[in-house]
Amino acid sequence: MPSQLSRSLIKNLDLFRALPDDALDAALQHAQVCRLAEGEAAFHQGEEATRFFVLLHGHLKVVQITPEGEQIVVRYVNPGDVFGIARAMRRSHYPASTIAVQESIALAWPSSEWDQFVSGNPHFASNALQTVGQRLQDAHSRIRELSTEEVEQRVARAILRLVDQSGEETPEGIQINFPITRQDIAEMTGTTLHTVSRLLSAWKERGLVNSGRKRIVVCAMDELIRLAEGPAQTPAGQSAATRGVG
Amino acid sequence: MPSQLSRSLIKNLDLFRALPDDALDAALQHAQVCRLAEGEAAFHQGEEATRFFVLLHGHLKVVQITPEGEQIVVRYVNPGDVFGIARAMRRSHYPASTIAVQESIALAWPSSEWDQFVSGNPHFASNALQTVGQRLQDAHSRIRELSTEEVEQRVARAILRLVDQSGEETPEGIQINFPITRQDIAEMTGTTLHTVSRLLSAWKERGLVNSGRKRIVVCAMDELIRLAEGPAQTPAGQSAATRGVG
DNA sequence: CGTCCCGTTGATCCCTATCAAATGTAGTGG
DNA sequence: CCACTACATTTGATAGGGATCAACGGGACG
Repeated sequence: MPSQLSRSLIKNLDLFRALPDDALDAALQHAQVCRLAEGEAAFHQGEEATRFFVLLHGHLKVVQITPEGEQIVVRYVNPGDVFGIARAMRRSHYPASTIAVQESIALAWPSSEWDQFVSGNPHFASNALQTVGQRLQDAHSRIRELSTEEVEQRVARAILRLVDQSGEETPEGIQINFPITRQDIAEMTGTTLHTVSRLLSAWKERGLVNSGRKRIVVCAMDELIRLAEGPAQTPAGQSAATRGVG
Repeated sequence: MPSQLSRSLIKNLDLFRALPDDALDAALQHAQVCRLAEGEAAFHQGEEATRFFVLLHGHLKVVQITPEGEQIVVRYVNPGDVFGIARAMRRSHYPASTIAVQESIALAWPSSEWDQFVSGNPHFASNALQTVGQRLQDAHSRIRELSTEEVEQRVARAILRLVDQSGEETPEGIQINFPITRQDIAEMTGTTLHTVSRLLSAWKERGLVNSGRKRIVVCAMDELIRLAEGPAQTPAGQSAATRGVG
């Protein structure tokens, strides 16, 4: 049975906020603790969706494999996030794999418990709807970016988002809180590790970032934000060359 | 107040299936009929999300505009689909515009009614979760396609999906049921109208499709499906040339 | 019958994937 | 402590898929 520690963590999650204390305790009675080593999967794409999870500690990535064997990163799971809720959307199998990128700890419930949570508290499904709605919006943002933006903007945006979610202050700047490779970023942005490497090298040259093996630090957020917003706009009557002159 | 006709239509929608008859009638009491001319919007991106809708007749497209003014098509709304449910996901404003591509009729409810539907029947939110979950999956499929596939595959897939949802048998083949331009398809697949036009021309040459102004007919589904699945795979020990020989 | 949209087609260019190879870095076992 | 291995990263060279620029053709509708 999960420790008392879990209780205070869970209690503050959006999804569980609606549950009264006794219902919460009852819920925790049925939870299993799930420890994952780096590289280990909580579940695999295509498996029957027997459980759903809350991440307590660590970081996971959600990946889909295409029929051709290429991989894409759907999203990163941060502590406090719910994942594996396929069954709640009436999908019998997980649509993606979820893999620990570092040592992680999660709580797991049998999917069958979901309905009890819902019937126990009417706000529960509604909270889940909000969570999924947010993910849908994020997905649409990504579609928009993939459709209309260039690689440099997309990579800049991806890194900014990771920093927002999991940034950690360091003397050098703000660092992404978990190990992440060029390949990972490529799989998030629809490009190749080569292109990502070239971009990071160029940015390092200009002092925007600092990076090494599985590690990225952003030194100049503002500059990176400018990159993410795209090539300098040329409003009516101005050309890039004449802007700011006069 | 909506006609008796609406009732039998609504009754069979996934979202409303859970409502008992009397609740359904009560719901219909509060519904407004919303008629849209071609090109007219049910609502615009950024507006406050005051209503949600069910499409009874016609076709709508959901579009997002980027800060740079480029447009993308998020999805098409078919008769029976729910749309404009931003508020149910606790978003106060619509994240996209929804525009009739032909004369259409919808039912509309004030967003405030949503909570009553939910409290009136616990399955309601759960049904909505399923709907949104399906959309999330679709969005992830699109992300995967934009990330890993070539333009020809993506366009083929987009057309096949439209045909699946709104195909109509004709002597020539299966026709997409509503007016759609090269530009629209470009905005669905992250390419340009020029490239779409070239592809359709090439396919017409090969007898796969037939198309004209705002009109696309698929003559050879199987061939198009093959295109959508990508360039011929060459599994270990086989070349495309030798496959199937022997 | 003219005008507006939509579609077609050519020519050109450039971003970025791909191919190829070297370098660097953490971890492991002797 | 060092050699060895596995994996991450960097960097160069090249090619090609599509975007972009430009112009024309054609059907619908007032």
